[in-house]
Amino acid sequence: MATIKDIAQAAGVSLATVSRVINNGPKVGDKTRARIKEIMKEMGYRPNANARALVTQRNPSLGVVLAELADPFFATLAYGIEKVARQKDIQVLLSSGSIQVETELKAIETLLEHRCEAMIVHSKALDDETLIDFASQVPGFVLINRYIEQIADRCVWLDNYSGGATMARHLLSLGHKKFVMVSSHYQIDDPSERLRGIKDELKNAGIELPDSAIEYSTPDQEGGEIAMQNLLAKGHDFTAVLSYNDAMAAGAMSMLLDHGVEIPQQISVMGFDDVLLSRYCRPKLTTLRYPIEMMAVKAAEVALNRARTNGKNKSLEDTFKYTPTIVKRESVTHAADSK
Amino acid sequence: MATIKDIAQAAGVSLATVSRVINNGPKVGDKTRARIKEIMKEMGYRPNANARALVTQRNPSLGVVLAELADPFFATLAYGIEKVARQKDIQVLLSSGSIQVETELKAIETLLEHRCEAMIVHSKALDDETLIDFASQVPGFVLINRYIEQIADRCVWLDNYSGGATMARHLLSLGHKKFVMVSSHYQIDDPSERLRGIKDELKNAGIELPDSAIEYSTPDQEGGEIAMQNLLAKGHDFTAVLSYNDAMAAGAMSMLLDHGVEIPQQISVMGFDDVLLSRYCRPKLTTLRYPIEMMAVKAAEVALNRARTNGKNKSLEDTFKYTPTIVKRESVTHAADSK
DNA sequence: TTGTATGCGTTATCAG
DNA sequence: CTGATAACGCATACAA
Repeated sequence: MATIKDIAQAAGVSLATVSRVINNGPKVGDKTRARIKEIMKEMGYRPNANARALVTQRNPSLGVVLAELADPFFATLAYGIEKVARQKDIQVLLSSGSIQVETELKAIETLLEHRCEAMIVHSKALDDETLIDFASQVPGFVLINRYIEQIADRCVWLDNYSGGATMARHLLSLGHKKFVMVSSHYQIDDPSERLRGIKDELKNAGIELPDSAIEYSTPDQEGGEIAMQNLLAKGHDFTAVLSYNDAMAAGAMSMLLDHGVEIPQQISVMGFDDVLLSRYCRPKLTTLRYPIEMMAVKAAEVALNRARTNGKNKSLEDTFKYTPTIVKRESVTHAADSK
Repeated sequence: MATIKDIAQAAGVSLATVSRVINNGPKVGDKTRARIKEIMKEMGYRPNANARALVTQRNPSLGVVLAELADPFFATLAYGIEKVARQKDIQVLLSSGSIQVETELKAIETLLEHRCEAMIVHSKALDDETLIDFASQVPGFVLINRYIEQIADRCVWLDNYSGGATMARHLLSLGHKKFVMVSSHYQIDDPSERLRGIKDELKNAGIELPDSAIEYSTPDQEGGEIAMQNLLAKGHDFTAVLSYNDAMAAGAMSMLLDHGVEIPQQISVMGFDDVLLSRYCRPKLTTLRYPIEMMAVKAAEVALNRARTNGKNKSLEDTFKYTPTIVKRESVTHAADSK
């Protein structure tokens, strides 16, 4: 592949001159510039990004660490990030961490080796200390879906507690009094925060959500089915189902429908996330909107901006907390008379 | 960030020696090696991937160009690719082409600037010639979901024609005789190939699929709804709906259900792709399995292998054609008596 | 306006 | 077993 040297030779000028026209440098004669550009086309010249990164001491790339690309949730996240990167002419380096300590660590370290000037990482497995350490190493380091107080200005996150409370409040306002919940068995913050919000809100209304009314499983459709099956098997009496996310809600609905239950006439089901699926399934899911794409865009902007300003120039905002809001569709309605 | 030089200094050895222990070079004393490793830990040394790529003249990375990450189809594609890359310790550079000439071109060129040794591109906008030219420039260049005869050994693709024929054959075998189709209005090969397969197969059975029985729209749920609405408005008489993909099928089903049609008792609906959605929607979609993940894995393996062998070592297989197969679920059954 | 020289962090080719 | 030293492709301070 042609190098800057080849071009210089062919044009009968020095390396410096060619380099200047490549970077739109100011001090080059018009005719020289035109001629060199011509030659570059002819020879199919392409600047070597690695060499450039080496000499300029900065790699204008955005590293991204996600949990699981196959999950629509993360796909949307990646989509939002890639969109702003593309628009700013920044290449994205993508890795998957799959919520395992070694994998997440490995992914971040590889990104570090590439000297990405900005990074967005979704980490549930790594501890605060480790993350804080990474953050101190790269100015453009941003966490998504996680809040760590010491680096609050690099966290773009959702208030899961408030989300849980909102779910509970909505159902209470419709007269529901008997609840069950299908939740994720992963030991990460999100499920427990949502649950905490739910329990607190119910308690305010004088209602207890006993542990026996909560079934944990994998946070996907199948997990939702299994969890609901267990709940049904235990013979619980309830008029509303709180689900950790939309996928589990869809699974739970499937199971209920298979048992001849009418949704929402007999039982209401409420999801969380508002992914595509919530509009596809029948009945359409009433859920909480998790503004993933918006948050992804924000994370990318913050990361890139921090990278550019080397971490100085604290943005106007000091916190990037998002609050989920209710999306009313078809799966929730007034409480039926309790059985 | 500490460099190899700093390590050498701290250890009181030469650059060469440090470089050797980094690359597990053979000729280094055990104690020296241990000591250097120790120091590297202490100083938090990380090799600079850019410098390495520059001097070794190869960047062990996999560039990927997709159409639209937010689409579960492409998310799955990305997932499969990233999985094998991670397993082989290869960093993925991801871009989105959004089916536009300039964007796809830009994405590929940026990857070229990074000197990725392997590339997987999904391109519908670029013409054969352009793609063939790129392929000639990088040995690890592979196309996915596209077939170009001159570079057949770099194409991992689905036989859409056969898929269309299979759909038609299945429905015919269940006694259906009156069809409509909801298809994508994008001017790319896939829809037209599927349609060609369908028409040919129907023709064999003496059935014509008139243009008026085909509605084109965006290949998503909303497009499916619109297309079906138009078909309904035109007063077509049919017992089976052929859909370009699952999303449109789901939309079409929505619309039919809203009109009080029973699926599949009155009308059968058949999708294509077998994405997650086909299992979530109700009734569950009978569809054609598009082995995206398997194909993505294959593409990654071929690309990486070609890169490693510099395009020599033609693999045992000379073609990477995949054939979609039927997945029977709930949305298709025997033809009802025609109205 | 253009050219020369130096160095970015590594690997690799030589000698020792 | 270890150490100089020359690239790799490019940007840039300094000369001319």
